[in-house]
Formats: sequence, structure tokens, C-alpha cells
Amino acid sequence: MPTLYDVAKLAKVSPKTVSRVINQSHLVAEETRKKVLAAMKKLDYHPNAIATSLKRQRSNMIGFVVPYGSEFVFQDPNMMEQLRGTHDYLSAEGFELVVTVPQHKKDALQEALRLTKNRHVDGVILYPSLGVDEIISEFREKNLRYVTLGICSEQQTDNFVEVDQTPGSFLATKYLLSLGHRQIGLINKSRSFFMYNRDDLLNGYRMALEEAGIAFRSSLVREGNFTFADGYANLRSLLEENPELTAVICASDPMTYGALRAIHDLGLVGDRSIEVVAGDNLPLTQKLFPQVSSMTNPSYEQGRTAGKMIVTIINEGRDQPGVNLKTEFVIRQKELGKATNFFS
Amino acid sequence: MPTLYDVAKLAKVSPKTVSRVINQSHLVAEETRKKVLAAMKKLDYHPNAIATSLKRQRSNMIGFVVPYGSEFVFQDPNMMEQLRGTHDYLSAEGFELVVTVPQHKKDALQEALRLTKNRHVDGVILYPSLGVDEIISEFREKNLRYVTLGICSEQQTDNFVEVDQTPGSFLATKYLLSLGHRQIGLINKSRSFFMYNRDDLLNGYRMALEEAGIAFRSSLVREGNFTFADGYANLRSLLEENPELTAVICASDPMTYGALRAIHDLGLVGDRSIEVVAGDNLPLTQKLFPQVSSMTNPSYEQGRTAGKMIVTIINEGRDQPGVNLKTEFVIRQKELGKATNFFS
DNA sequence: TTGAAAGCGCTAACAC
DNA sequence: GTGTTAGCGCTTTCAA
Repeated sequence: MPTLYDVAKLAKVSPKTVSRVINQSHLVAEETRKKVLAAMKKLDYHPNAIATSLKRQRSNMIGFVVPYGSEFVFQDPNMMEQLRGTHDYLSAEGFELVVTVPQHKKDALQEALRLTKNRHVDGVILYPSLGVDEIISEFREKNLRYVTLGICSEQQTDNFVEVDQTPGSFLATKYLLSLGHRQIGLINKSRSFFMYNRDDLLNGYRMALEEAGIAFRSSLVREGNFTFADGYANLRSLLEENPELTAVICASDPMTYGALRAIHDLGLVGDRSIEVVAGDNLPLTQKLFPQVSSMTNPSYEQGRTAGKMIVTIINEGRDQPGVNLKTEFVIRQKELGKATNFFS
Repeated sequence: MPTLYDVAKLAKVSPKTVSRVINQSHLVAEETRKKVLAAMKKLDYHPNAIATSLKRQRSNMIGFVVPYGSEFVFQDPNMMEQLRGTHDYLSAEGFELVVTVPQHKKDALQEALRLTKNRHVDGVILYPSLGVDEIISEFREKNLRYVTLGICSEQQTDNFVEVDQTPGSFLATKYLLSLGHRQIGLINKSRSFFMYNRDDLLNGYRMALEEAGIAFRSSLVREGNFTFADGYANLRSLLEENPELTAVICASDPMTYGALRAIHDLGLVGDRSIEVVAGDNLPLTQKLFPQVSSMTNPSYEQGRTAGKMIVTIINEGRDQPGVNLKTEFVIRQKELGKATNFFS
């Protein structure tokens, strides 16, 4: 592979001049520039990114580190949406995206540290998980660059993109109440996942109930690990304890699919059917039958914002204030794929 | 950040000795090793991967380049499975995975070239697309490392991992015939996607029909772009032209979901229902209701094999013979999630 | 507007 | 077993 020196020799200029042309410096005569460009083209020269990185102390790569195993990351639709948002922003800004999913959960955070200390990447986007706050302290101490996909501790005021699910669950509950439902189940997210905003979904649900003057009953609440199986099991469990249940809100779309399946298996159709509200409003959910209304999860936006934030942090050399995004709620009509905004 | 020299100074040894310790050379006395290790720990030293890359002319990064836009890559479940397979293999081998999805299709191949010529990555895994054969010639010419997820031209004998879908569709058709179906539709993959093995699915289908002495009728075949919408539209179109249709085979799972939705919307239940065979046997499909039998698509294995192949190519410094994987077929029983192998 | 020389952090020869 | 030296390909003073 040709080097900058080969180009310089061919163009009969100094290496520095070639470097100037590569970096679009204006301090180079037009004629010289053309000569250099011609030489570069002739040799099919491409600047060695590694050498540039070493010199500039900057790799233009960002790590995306997830601590939940590849079968989770590459199969969880929300995670993919976050990844897609991050990718889209970074690639437009000339950064490469390095995806790292350690084989073992407990290695994940060390992996994030290694990746940055190695100077492999200029910064990382971290998925919250147990022990992440220690890692963050170390990042801060060593002045390394990071952004977290969600708040990781009481003290964290910077470098996060959090999603507040209160509005979505509030509106969903309010909607179901407006349809006349009085026993509304909630299949909530599990506390076994690391999340700072653990109670937002529950709070929105409670607020709407309170507003309607209906007492909150914990027997109507379950927790699940976001999976199909958990949606299935939890719906059955809810029904056993609350035979009069007529509606249920699910914290995630896969759990929604599981709940729908359980309803089907139990033969609950027609008048005895159960109204289900989905959690994420993923593309597939938008096409599901029966059509379901859904809370919306701004996963793509979250990933994109995190990408933007890490780039800003790197470029400006200092932390950025955290950002809060909010969920919404859409009512799905019976017609194929149609959706309208609630209260709009 | 501390450098190797800082460690050397603290441990009172030469830089080379530190380097030896890092690289697990056996040519270093145990006592010296301990001293160095202690110094490394004390300084929280991490080798600068960029510097190592520059020296070694090797970045230990692999690019994964897809030419279909991020909304396709990060939403197509098969692509994710391929990515997951690649990631799992590479990360176990100490390689980083760089995911690149150019904003515009036509840039994709240039992007792949740039990434390798830049020395950003040691090699790339390429998704077949129009014009990829030219890129491959250039890779060969310049002695750059690549693997393609599928054969890209008549001449390509090396560096690919292809999936032959003949067995799956043959078995699927045979199974449907064994149930007594005589009008079996096929929603095939579209020719607008770049694929060398365009006719494998169709061939398996035809072979099974022929074996049963049933004439092939092109009116029973449609093509779709793998999406829900195409499955939906094609099922309706098939039924319009073939009112007696009793079964259909779909080339992809999203198309399967669309077809099931169409069947539901048309009110085809009970005796007049249509037996559907899915295309990929994705996790979600395995839990679908109604339960559907499915061809299986070894996407994870394909990605993993591609990862293994690119590493071998890089390590051995020469091309590797292409690998062919095959699809299979599973019959799904009515019980939740249960599946059995066909003919086993 | 251009060039010479030093150095980013590491490793590979080649001594000793 | 260990150390010295040179150099990977680029950019950055500084000088011309």
C-alpha cells in the first residue's frame, strides 16, 4: 500500500504538503493541490487511519457496550433501534461504530474500560447494569468519555439519555379507563434489570387511577423480564388472581405478544376478551392482529441522542447535561396499520 | 495515560521487556515478569492498541458492511442473526466488530474498500449486492481480505458462505403434499435483491412436486421483498388467481406474518383455512400462534462461519474455499413451542 | 506557501 | 534473558 511519502515523491512535494491536501488545508496553492491529488489518484492512495489515530490521539471510533449477552442484544428489538439510532448519527459524523457484547455479563464493564483505556475508541456508550456506577466513577476519574443509555445513579446529572415512561403509561391507563375498564392489569418491567427509573411506568398507571378515583391494587401488577414467556405467564397469573380482569398494559412488545398468546390459548374471545396495550410500538406491533394500542418507546431517538452526546463530549472535551426523553401513547384502530395520536 | 516507557521506568527494565510481558513471551524471568506486572497494575497501564496496530500492521478489527440502509439491517431479523453469529465468533477470537451501513446504497461498496484501504480494519464481511463482483476483483487485485455472505458471481469459488435453500423448500413441499394439499402456493424471494442462488427455493418446490407427479404451475408462485406487506399482498393475489389454494410456503418470516394476517382478514378459518409454512424459523415464529411449520435458515451459523473464515484468511494470508450451508425444515405441533424435525 | 525534523507508543531485529 | 535502535505512517512545531 502506498504511503504519504510515495505520494510526495511522485508529486515532487514535501510530505507535509500532501498532509495539507489530505486535511483540506487552505494553505496550499491550487496548482500544487492538483498535482498532489493526481498523484494520490494514480497510486490509489488512502491515508492510513491507524497512523493518523496514533498521531492525533483520536480514533474516531465509538464503542457500544452491552452487558446482556449477544442473544439479548441482537434479538431485542428496542436494543436494535437504539443501536440503529446511534449508528445513523455516528456514521453521518464520520465515526465508526464498534459493537461489543462481552461473552459474560460481568466482563462487560471491564470491557468498556479496556476499550477506552486501550484507546481503541474515543468513547463508549454504555447500557446501564449493575455496577455501572463504579465504572462511571473510574471514567470520570481518568477523564475518559462515556454516555449511558439511562440514568445510572442518584448523583448522575451528566452524560445520560434517559427515557421517562410515565407519560405513556399514564395515557394508556387513562385511555383504558375511558373505555370503561375498571380492572386493569399491569405487566411491569422487572427490577432484576438495572434501571434507575424503575417506577415511572407504575407511577403513570397509579396517577391515572388516582385521577379517576380508583384505588390502586398491587394484585393487578406483575413484573416480567421483557420476554414473550414472561408476558404469557404473567397474564395467566393475573387472571387467576383477578378473574374479572378486562384489560392489561404490557411494558414491552415481546411481553405483549406473550400476553396475546395466553389470551388466545385461554379462549378469551368476544365479550370476554381482554384489551391489551403494548409497550414499545415496534414496527411489527404496528401490524399485529388483533390491532393493539401501544405506548411508544423512543429507542431510535435515544440511541441517536446518545451518539450526538458522545460526539459533543469528545469534541468539546467536557461532560454534557443529561437528556430526558418521554414515551407517548397511540390508539390503534381496527383498520390495518392505522394509528392516531391519543388526545390529538 | 501511562505508556510502556513509564512502566519500564517504574519496573527498572527496558521497554522491550515490558513488551515481552504484555505479549506473554516466555523469554522473561518470572521475577522480572512480576515486577513488570506490578508496575503495570500500579500505573493502571493499558497497551495503546492504536500503536500496536500501526507497528503490527494489523488492527484486529473486522468490518461488517451492508448495502441496504440501517432500517433494513437493524430490523431484519435474519441480518441480526448473521451479525450475532459474526460477533460471537470474532469477540471470542479477540477481534472487534465494526458495523458499517452506508447512508446510501451506492456508497456501500466504496465504503468497504475505504475501510480496508484505510487499514481501519483487517478485512470485511460483505453482504452481496449489485456491483459487488467489481469490488471483489479490486479486493483480489490489491490483496485485501474479504468474505461474502453468499456467492456473488459464477466465478467465485473462494471466500463465501452461501446458504442453499433447496432442502428446506423441498421438504416443506413434500410435507404439505403428504398432508393432502394439491394447490400449494409459493411466496418466493424477490429477484430485485442480489442473490446468486436465486432459484434454490423454487427448485426445491418443483422437485417435490415432480416427485409427486404434480405439474408445476407458475400461477402459484409470487415474489416478495421479504416484508410483512409483501406477504400480505401476495397471499391475497395468490388466492384471487387460485381460489382453491390450501397451503402456502413463504420465503421469509416477516412475509409469513403478512400472509397469516391476510388469511385472518379474509376470514379463512376452520376447514377453509390455509396451511402456512414459514421461511426462517426465527425465535418469534417458534412462538407464533397459530403454530406454523417452518423452513430453517442457518443465519447465525452463516455469520459465525463468515467470521471464522475471515479470521482464517487473515491469519493464513490466503483465500479459503467457499462454504455451503443448507436449510432444513421443522414441523411445528399444536402444543406451545414444540417442534420436531421432519423425517426424524 | 512550503519543508525539515521530531515524535505519537509500540515491536522486531539484532546485539549482548 | 535482556537492552538498544530503528521505524510503522502520519502530523506538528518551527523555520524558511
